[in-house]
Amino acid sequence: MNAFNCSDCIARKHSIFANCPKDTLNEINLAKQEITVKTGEDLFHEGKHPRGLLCVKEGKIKVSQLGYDGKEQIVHLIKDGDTMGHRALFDDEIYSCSAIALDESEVCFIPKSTFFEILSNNGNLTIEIAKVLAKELKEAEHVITTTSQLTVKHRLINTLVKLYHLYGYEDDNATINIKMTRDDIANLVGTTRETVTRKLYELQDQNLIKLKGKKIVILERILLESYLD
Amino acid sequence: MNAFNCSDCIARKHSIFANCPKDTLNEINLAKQEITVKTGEDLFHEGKHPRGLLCVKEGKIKVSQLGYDGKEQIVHLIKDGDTMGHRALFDDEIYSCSAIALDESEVCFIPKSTFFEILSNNGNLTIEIAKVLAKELKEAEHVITTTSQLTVKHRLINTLVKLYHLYGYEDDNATINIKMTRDDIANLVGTTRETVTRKLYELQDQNLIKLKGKKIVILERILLESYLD
DNA sequence: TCTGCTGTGTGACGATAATCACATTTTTTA
DNA sequence: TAAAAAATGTGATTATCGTCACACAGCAGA
Repeated sequence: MNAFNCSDCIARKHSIFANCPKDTLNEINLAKQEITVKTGEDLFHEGKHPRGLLCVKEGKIKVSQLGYDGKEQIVHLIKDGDTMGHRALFDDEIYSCSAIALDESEVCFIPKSTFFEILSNNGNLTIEIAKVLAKELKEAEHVITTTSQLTVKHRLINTLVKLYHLYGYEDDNATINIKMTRDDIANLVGTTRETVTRKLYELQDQNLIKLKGKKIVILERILLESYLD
Repeated sequence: MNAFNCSDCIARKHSIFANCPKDTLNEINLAKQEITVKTGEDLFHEGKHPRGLLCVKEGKIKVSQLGYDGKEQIVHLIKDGDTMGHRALFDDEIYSCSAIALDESEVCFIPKSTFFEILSNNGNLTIEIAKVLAKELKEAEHVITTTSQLTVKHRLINTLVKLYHLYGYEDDNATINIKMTRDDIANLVGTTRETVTRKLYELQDQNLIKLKGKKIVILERILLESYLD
């Protein structure tokens, strides 16, 4: 028996299961398996076969793939209520990405068989998933345009603002509430560790951010102004 | 009454409507509207409201969005049997991209209302669309990684090989069967017109391609070898 | 055939960002 | 707490590409 019931799950309320009928929810609840991972541990790995859907109760997770020379590219960031693995379940035999926790995270695993059985009785859920995929695709296309057309500095600014809105901030209302290494940021922005270091200091010099140890404080200007160059 | 019947459509056989039940197909057939566009004309435009789904009977179409300084970024290429607008229908009120014909194209328009009515009676179709979205998302993520990590020259090679496989070739089995300007290629690869010109000549010098007027001939080496630098 | 428009080629130049190499700091582990 | 490992900072150098400026080709329409 599971310790935690889906119907009590706060994250569910802004997930694809938000408007799930009660009996479907019960079915999921019986089949699901709770998983807890620490920072740095992975939830699935590029090249492996997906065995089910993952629904994030609480956590911060990066989804990345290996490019050339083994360089990591982060293609997606996950927060509470998000699902993972839906792409691979529809598209492919194997994962094209790996999911690695950026922070201690709690995730529920729903077996493939249960997932597809639920879908077949629940057209609305398929539509919800299509909506999520559509949104993710739109986002990805925007990243393509951004990566092609903007300088590293602008992409870095965009990324910091995105992180700020995605993972929130601490009590001061300004410090980005996530610990990522310079390498992580580089692999998200699409640049190198050294360049991230340098550009962050540049942004600090321009009073757009403040570096406090490992933390990055977002200053108001960066959210408002056209800080172009 | 329509001139052309969906049940006779060759493109349909490798579209999301491939396994559509007969009555659904009839319903689509009655509601659909055939559209023909010449090269350079658009099928929908960024910022407008989608009014339905487009299914391509025959043609070559670029889907692009405007980035910064109005620079175009091509995010998707369309061929026979592909659908367009499904992303916008699920995700959004408005198109985030424009679709412009690269060649004379024939397209069928299925009104939004018909589309969603069909979906509600046809769970399988929703799954087909989810599969398409999943595939497109995977592709987009790959482009992100590629754009971040490879040089223009390598991206250009990838792009040429992709075009070769996507739009086929002429009788010689090698000439890419599409007319794109250097600007189009640049906006697909994510670089400038001038750089495309220069890099194409570089590839020709390395016997990877052959430039014949406006046409590009793919030489075997480019498909086989590791042409890295 | 002239005119203009669009597309292409080319050179010169500069800027952005990658690479390499190593010092230093911070964190983890034994 | 000491030692090892991971993460970060910094300088010097180079390469790739973008930008600008202009010449020229090809094609459509008047």
